[in-house]
Amino acid sequence: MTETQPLEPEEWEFWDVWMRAQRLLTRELERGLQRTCDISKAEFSVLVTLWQAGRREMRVGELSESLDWDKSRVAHQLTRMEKRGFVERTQYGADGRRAGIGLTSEGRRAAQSAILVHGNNIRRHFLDSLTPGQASFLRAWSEQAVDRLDSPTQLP
Amino acid sequence: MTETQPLEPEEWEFWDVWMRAQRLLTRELERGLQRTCDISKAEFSVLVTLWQAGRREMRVGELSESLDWDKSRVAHQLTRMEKRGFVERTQYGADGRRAGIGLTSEGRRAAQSAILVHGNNIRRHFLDSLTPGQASFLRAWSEQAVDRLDSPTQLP
DNA sequence: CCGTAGGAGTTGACGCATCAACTCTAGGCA
DNA sequence: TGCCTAGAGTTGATGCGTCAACTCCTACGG
Repeated sequence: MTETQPLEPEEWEFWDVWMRAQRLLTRELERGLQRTCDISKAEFSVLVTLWQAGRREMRVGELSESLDWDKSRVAHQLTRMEKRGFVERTQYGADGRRAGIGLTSEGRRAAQSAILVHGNNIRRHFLDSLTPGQASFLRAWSEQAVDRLDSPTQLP
Repeated sequence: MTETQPLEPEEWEFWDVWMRAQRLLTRELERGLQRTCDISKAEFSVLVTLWQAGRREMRVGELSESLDWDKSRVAHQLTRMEKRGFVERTQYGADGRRAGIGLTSEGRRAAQSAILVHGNNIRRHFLDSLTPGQASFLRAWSEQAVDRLDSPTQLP
């Protein structure tokens, strides 16, 4: 189907520096979040998603969809965050037994401050380092990549 | 020091799609490697690094430096890979007690085939999706990002 | 010769991520 | 009514990744 010759050294090098850049960037941001807010990247994602839902409770399936995480990953993460007091699982519906997920007040505080801090870090380490041209370029590439990679999993 | 206003929704969206693209790409590549070679990304990194060293043994510190991994991460990974039969720890020097790391023949086979397979996947999912202009653009950004993020950790 | 500082490597604990197996409930249908 | 299947959610096992604490050797200084 496709050519099956090994990658050129230059291609490897490209791939390597690309991966390295991503790792350094995410590592830097995650450390910042951890140090200043004592929040992990995974916790941050959950907090933000619930925060955006306002006071409405979400269900595991919704969270899973919106984060594009495995359901079991969500469940594990919620267990840890419930222990930390950031979220609570309540009952869903009148007499049903499904769990609804909501932020505690502690969770709301954490979300609010983390969004500020993390936003600033993103600006400092990423957005501010880009010219407007670079930014729109990267954004276009990202959208193209997501389109290309995300749809094949939609098969029935 | 820096402006402390929250990110614009558009900036969040940019950040989000950018992260999503990376996650989808690395997830796709890691799954391909796992399915076709039964090798994880971490194992792959170690195999390649040792492969590039030829038959010369490396020490943990060298591996750690070259992969830009924490020493303890290297040690844990080597323990797992030793169990799988990919690498072996031998004695280093005449009467010294430091461990030297080498590939087993099994490890060499795995490395060789994984480099081919993974290289092709990188080509399919990443390199082939870029115009030459995009490629040199991304590469330039990566190098710039690595320069910016890597040096601050070099402080004495 | 002793002891002490520092570097190399390992280990343990814990959170993140994924896969497979399990439970529970609801809804459909004989 | 009673079974039975499908979907939602949970749990366990295992590997990855990080931090801190530990061991063991080596080198240096008295």
